[in-house]
Amino acid sequence: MRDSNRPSLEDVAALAGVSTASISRCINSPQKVAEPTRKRIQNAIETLGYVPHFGGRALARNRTNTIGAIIPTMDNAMFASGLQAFQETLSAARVTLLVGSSNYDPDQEFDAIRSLLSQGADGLLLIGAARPQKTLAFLTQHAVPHVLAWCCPKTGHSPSVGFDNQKSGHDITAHVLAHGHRKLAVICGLREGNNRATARVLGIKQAIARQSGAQLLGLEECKYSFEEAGAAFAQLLSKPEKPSAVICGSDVLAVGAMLQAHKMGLRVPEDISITGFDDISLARVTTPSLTTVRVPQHAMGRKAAEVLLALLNQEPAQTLQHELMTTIVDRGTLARV
Amino acid sequence: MRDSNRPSLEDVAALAGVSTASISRCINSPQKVAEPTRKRIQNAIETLGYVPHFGGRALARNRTNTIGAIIPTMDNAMFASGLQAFQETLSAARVTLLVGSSNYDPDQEFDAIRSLLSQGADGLLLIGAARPQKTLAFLTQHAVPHVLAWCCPKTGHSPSVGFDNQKSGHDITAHVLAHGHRKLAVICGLREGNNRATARVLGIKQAIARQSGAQLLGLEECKYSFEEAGAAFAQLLSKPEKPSAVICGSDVLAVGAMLQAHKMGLRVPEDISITGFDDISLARVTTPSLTTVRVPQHAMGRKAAEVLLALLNQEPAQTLQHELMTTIVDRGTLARV
DNA sequence: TTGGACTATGCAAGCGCTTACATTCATCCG
DNA sequence: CGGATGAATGTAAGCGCTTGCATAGTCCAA
Repeated sequence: MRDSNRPSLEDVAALAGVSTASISRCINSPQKVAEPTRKRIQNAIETLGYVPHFGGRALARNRTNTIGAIIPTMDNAMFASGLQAFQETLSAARVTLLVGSSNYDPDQEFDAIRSLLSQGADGLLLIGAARPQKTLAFLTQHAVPHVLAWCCPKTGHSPSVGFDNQKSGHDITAHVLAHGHRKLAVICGLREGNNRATARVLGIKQAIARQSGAQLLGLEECKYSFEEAGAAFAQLLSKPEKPSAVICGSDVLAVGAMLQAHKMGLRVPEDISITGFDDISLARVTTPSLTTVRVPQHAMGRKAAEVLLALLNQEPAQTLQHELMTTIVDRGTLARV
Repeated sequence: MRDSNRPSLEDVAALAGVSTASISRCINSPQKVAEPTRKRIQNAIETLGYVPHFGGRALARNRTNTIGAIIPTMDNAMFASGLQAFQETLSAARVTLLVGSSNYDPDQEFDAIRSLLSQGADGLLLIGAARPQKTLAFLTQHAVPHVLAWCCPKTGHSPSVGFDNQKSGHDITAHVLAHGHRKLAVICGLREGNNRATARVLGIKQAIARQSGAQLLGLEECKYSFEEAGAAFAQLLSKPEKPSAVICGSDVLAVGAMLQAHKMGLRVPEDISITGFDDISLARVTTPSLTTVRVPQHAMGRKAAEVLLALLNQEPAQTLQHELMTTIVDRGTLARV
């Protein structure tokens, strides 16, 4: 069964004329090994092309130096770029990233969690705070170190790194209202099991409620695709009373709406204003470019990695919830009325 | 050192009143265990909440069921969505994905390769065919099962899944020429260590050479960002002789060029034509939308996973190079002259 | 009745690494 | 000069799982 090609610690030890223990020490805490021996060992390692065996190491240490991330999908630039930052930060700490995806489905997420853990993940990055009891119980039972990202739950004791989706939803809506709009409509992602989408809508409604004279003419839920968002937009505009602004729960939705508006011969923002959420690169390239909410994706990914690493190193955490700020990026799709 | 919480095979064995061997068999090849025993074992596993220890398993089997992918960056939707398909396919086969990134840097790629292998990856997905001797030697020395994606090398004996970058570069250029353009310019990514970019340019030049009267007025290399592409575009148009069409090595570059053209008061495509490459979602949302080369990203990711899985299962491979076809998507940025 | 052919299970030897503890040896101080 | 000290290295016991081989039991055909 022994893979004859692969050099083991023992081989290195033989070549260097020391015990396996010294090799191990030389690799894991070089300062414990005298200079000349270290040299010799390093040579031996080089010439044999030795790479420590993962299984052996994991078994002996009971730790894999591996972290799992479960995101809805990498097809959304939003998550992809946060994940990129997350990965880079982990990589700098010599920790490897395992990736799973949930497709926005709690069951798939649960499977992915189990799968990544059985693959030895020391900790997990999860998106959002809402999940079924089953999942929560599992996390608790197995005492899985994890951090939640893209959200900022006020309750619960999971560490989190994110922003307040509700507040941001409120802010962009207030901004729209401040531009004089009173008849609003909303397109958001499917809210079931997605507390980010839910919270954003909550914030939007809140802001509308606070502004006298403002009304929410319609709300459409759909998947994050141009096509579905376009259909949702058409639906909203099919009613007798038309909104003057459509607030979208993500840039993808907003762009889908813009595309559809264009098809319908509506000018943005002259005939109708549209706002997005996330500020992914799409937002910069439409004409006019999209007024949206900037989410600090990279910072979030990086911070999430830092928090998780600290957690794994048992460093005492001062803060549980790391809230990052979003900002409104004013571009061309919001008009004054 | 023993984690007192975590049940081990031995615990399960004790509870079920059988040997550890039976438990192991029951998990890995149930048909080898008699029905009643199996029942008993399954019960024991349930009640203890037993999960096999990854390290132990990896050590004993010398296999981790884990595959690594090293991509330039997930910030480019191009790779992110291919990776998504790759991951889904692996996941269906109960294999987990490890992710590393290279930032288009061969040294970082080398590090990532070592890192992922030391994390026990059974195989690797790599992007493109060009890499330093050092890296190639390493792959050979360690007999790393791997597949190359996004390319279709005619030489070498690594399995690959991709398309012919040179041919596609040729095709889009021929298409531009067929629209009557004769004065062309090119913006491409940094070509060093990036044979996709290199091949595309090669194809472009080839097509130009074949068309009498056609000339390449300028070529700019830059990073994949809107800003750099914009600068490159400005540079190309600062010369006395202006191109009538700019062929870009990626959609990101093309969009950067369009943004810059807009700033400079040039109308696309009336004043200047621009083409992209990849057909990421950006391409659909610009005004006018981008004429580009569609690359079958999802299909590529899926196929790459299939090939890699087959490789790991020692299934005899009929084909080494899997070539997928690209198509030209005619949209609004290419005018007839 | 007996021996061969199976099947179901147990035994125990690893897999490659880490690490507590033991050993060796040089150094230094009373 | 002897013993205490501490640095450098070695010894060997696991870590949890898989699997070749041995063993025990069952069934059937000769």
